[in-house]
Amino acid sequence: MGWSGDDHGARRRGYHHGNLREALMQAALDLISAKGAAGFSFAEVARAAGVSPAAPYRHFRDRDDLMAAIALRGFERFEAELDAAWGNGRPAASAAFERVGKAYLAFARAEPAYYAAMFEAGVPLAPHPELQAASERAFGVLVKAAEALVAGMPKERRPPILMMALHIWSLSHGIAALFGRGDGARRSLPMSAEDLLEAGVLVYLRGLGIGGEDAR
Amino acid sequence: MGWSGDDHGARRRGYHHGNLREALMQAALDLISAKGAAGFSFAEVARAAGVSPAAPYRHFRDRDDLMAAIALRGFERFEAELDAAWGNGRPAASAAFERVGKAYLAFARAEPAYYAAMFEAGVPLAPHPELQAASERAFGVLVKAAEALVAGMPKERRPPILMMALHIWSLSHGIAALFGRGDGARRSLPMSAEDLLEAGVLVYLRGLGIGGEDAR
DNA sequence: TGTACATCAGTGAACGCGCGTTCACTGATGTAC
DNA sequence: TGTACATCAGTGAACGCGCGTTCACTGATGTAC
Repeated sequence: MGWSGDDHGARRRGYHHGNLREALMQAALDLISAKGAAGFSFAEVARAAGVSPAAPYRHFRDRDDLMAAIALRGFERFEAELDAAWGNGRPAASAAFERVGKAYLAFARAEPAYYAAMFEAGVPLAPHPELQAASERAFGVLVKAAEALVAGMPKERRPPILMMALHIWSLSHGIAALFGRGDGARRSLPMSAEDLLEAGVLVYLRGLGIGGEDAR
Repeated sequence: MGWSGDDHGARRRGYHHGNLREALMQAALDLISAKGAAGFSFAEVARAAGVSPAAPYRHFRDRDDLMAAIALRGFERFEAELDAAWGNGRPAASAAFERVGKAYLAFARAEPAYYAAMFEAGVPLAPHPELQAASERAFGVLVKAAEALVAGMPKERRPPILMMALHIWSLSHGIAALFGRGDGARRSLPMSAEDLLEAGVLVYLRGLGIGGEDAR
């Protein structure tokens, strides 16, 4: 121990760390991955980053502030991944929509620490406007995709977009939370989480009159 | 403070508490309601129940053991409520199915502490066989309901029951986790969580060929 | 280019606190006779 | 019905520990001249 902790981010250059803020976030992410959202203390993060317990106060007000910073970056990356998966709806909206679903679960699985900070750590969005905005932008990708999906339908048969996006999001989050964790999955499934989500979304879209038996 | 804490359950009869196990669980539930799943310590629960910090050790090995006991009872009550809502599928399976969905959200809202212990506290099911079994029984209500719903369909068009139950559960859990909390809802909705779930289930069932435009 | 100085990131020691856990104990309850 | 005794639930004091937070400080960095 002592100097044990990997010094995440920039290599330390003597007295000044160089990039302590980054190193603290990385240390926190590692601890969350290992022990869950409640699994780290401010002091522990400092220790893991190899600095004194007082050092983090130069960068974060307290533990919650650190957690909020992680959630913020999480939402930004989440949005970026969903948006990349969407790929402007090419070549077809339905195929792109499916990619977004897979990207959702992939993020929850590949970045459980970010996901936990975003959705399970109990970070309130209201007091952090930029956090709220980032969450809104990520959700916006789903809305955008839903819009494109129904664009081909006659106006009077189009389902409410917002509701549609909320359904997809809820199903995705439900599957991610219940089954989509790499490590300690709470229940074994007869299929992968990805397949479960894909099947669910297909059924749901068919229920809306999108796709149907033949199309796809 | 001191004698402040309500002595939950049986009124205390002198030196012996009378029903400390129960009182500790109630105190923990209150603390979870107030501060979230991570929001109580073993010592705090003892204080809230008005006993010495060593007393809980007569009833629970540690904090996790207490949490598991709460989750166990939570699953039992959850199953009971879902099963009551199902009401043997009367008068019609579709109406009964809808009641089950509402009961799911009602439980998450009315008993956030149980719900948190069951799904958010990170209690592992595997090491507690009776906990696993209770969770399985609660899920079994959904499976039973799904079975009844598709019973009227010709065999070759019936969807896989297990998958169907998993979809419904995931959607319900997703909505409950994201929007269905009485207090600190993370996002405002254009509709109630109940309506959102009902609409989602209707669309989903129509996608499976159950119900459809005219029926119901 | 060199020097003086302001800035500020990180130190390390210190504090009070609540927690988890243990221990020998005490006093209430139930039961055998 | 009464007494002796075993059982066991809860006591209260104690421990070591890690945490959050503060403080005056130190030493590295950057900048003005």
